[in-house]
Amino acid sequence: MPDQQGNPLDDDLRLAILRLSRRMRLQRSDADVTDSQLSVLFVLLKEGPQTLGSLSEHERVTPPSMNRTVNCLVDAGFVTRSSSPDDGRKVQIDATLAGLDVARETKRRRQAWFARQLEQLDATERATLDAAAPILRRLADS
Amino acid sequence: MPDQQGNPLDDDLRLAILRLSRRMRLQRSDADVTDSQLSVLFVLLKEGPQTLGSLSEHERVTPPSMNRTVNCLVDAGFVTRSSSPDDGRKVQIDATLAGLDVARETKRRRQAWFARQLEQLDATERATLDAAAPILRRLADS
DNA sequence: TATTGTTATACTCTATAACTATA
DNA sequence: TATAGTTATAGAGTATAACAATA
Repeated sequence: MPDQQGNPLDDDLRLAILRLSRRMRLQRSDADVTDSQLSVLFVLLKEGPQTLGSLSEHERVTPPSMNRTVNCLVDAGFVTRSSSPDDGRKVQIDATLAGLDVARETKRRRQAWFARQLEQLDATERATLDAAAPILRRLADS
Repeated sequence: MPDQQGNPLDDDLRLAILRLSRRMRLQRSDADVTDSQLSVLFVLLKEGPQTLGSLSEHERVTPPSMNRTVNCLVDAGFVTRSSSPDDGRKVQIDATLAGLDVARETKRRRQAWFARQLEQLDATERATLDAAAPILRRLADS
């Protein structure tokens, strides 16, 4: 019995997404930084300073987990931890310049890697992906 | 200075791939199994029995890392380890029926999740993604 | 009393270095 | 001697439970 059928193109698309993503995530700054740490740096780059709680919600991990990750980032000099002025229970996590650099350099490398992949395509194929991009983006955000 | 420009659709596509992949990987069997373990089970499902060395190369982790992951899978009853008949240094890792079930159930759930996502689209949008699928698949495999 | 964060503890994944067994 | 795998050890991410500090 075949595992499943449906539209075989769905499976091509699904597997392509998984594989491209896996390869893209290998592209990153030379700094000694893990996936979880990078993910936090991207949040700080995009959305500015965060509390520990907001980071743990954003990344969908428990507060103790995020606390550990933040500790590693502090030790590496990529973020600072300071107590919130308005609410003494909260802490504010800020990216340092070095931390922002790691995030930006990683973004740059991923963009460059993806651009090189796209260079394999002819104009028609590029046009097809240009048409697909907003649709996939909407699915990803929904 | 803007971070980068190039084709903004490239970035939409790139980010869509990262996000869709992240959400897809959350879909999995209810069995208590990690990402690394799942990845091994998928290799065994698709390509049959493997040695420890071939698994570690395939997943691009060191042999000691793979050894640990395999130990966990053995403890969970999802794979068996036996010595290779032709070369006493090698071990053969086979998926058990339970292990194959975990892989198949995970695949099923990911297909189902992705199919639900695609149901949001109209016929024209579906056609665009159908045209994009083989192109992305080729990029992923290149 | 409720909220925010931290500490204690435990398990998995990752690595490098050193070791065993077989070819 | 070279190869395949394992063990020892250590750092990082994940979790739950228990604790401290503040609102």
